[in-house]
Amino acid sequence: MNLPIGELARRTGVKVPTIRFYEQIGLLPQPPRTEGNQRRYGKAEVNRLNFIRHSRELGFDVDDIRGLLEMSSQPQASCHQADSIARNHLAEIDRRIASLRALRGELSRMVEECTHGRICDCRIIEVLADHSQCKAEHAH
Amino acid sequence: MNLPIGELARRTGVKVPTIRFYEQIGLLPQPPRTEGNQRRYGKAEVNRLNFIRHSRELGFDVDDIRGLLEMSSQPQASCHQADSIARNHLAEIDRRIASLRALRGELSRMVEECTHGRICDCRIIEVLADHSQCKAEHAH
DNA sequence: TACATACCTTTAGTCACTAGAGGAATGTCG
DNA sequence: CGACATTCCTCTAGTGACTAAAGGTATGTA
Repeated sequence: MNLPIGELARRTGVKVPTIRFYEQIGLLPQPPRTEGNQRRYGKAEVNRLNFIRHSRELGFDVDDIRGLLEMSSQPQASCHQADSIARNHLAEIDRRIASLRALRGELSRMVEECTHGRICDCRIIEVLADHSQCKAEHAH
Repeated sequence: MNLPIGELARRTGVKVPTIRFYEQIGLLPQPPRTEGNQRRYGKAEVNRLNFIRHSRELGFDVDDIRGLLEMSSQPQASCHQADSIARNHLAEIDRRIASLRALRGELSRMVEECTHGRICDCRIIEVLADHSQCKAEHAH
């Protein structure tokens, strides 16, 4: 359990330069180094990095993650902060899912029409342009 | 129908600087200008920009959109290019939906546990760290 | 001990915007 | 007609979250 950065990368699915980047912006602590100045990591870093990766996949941004990580170091102190971060993301995720599902339907219909359509006059552009009004309000 | 850029922005939900940016990278054509050098747009630009915005929301990148826009100018020539672009995105969208749905479940469970949990020992961090292994393979 | 491989730092590039400075045009009200 | 708020103009630089490349050093195996 004295992993070089490449091993940490392999075990977490996070690329080597990204790990160094995370250290640079303070998401990962500076690990101990070998004589020759190479980083060595332990089990804690594997967990922490897995947490970071998964959070990024969930759509949390770096500041959110920083917050969550801080909280985890003060176990029960500020649970409802974590809750509110998660809650916000839940709403956002619901919005994204709804949007993607609607658009998936559109897209698959377009593909259908396009492949089996006569004269290949698929309306992909028109469809995308038409349906765009009905969501004009929610920026993101 | 001789809209200044702000009106175009209002009608499409795309911000003014973003419109200028789209012109700069060639997604929007250079519109005619007034005596005093201000851009004036017509109905065609409203459509085109709506199409662009909606495509971006779908997750198409600028190159894809450029491709789609080119195709739309040569009506039936290369429909199966549009088809393949759309098809690729269909797969990607399915992946994203699946991922979001899984994570939504996790997140909402966490929120539940956290709000109603005793002693407020919510496991948000642990949950995020634990579940991260089972998706280590699919990057992005 | 030679050598491939993995590591190091630093700088610059990517994508799709977004913000700000400093100034000119437009349109409305008196 | 003139003052004035608002919108517009260009240009440069900054953002977030990486990713790539250059040029050089450690590590570990044959």
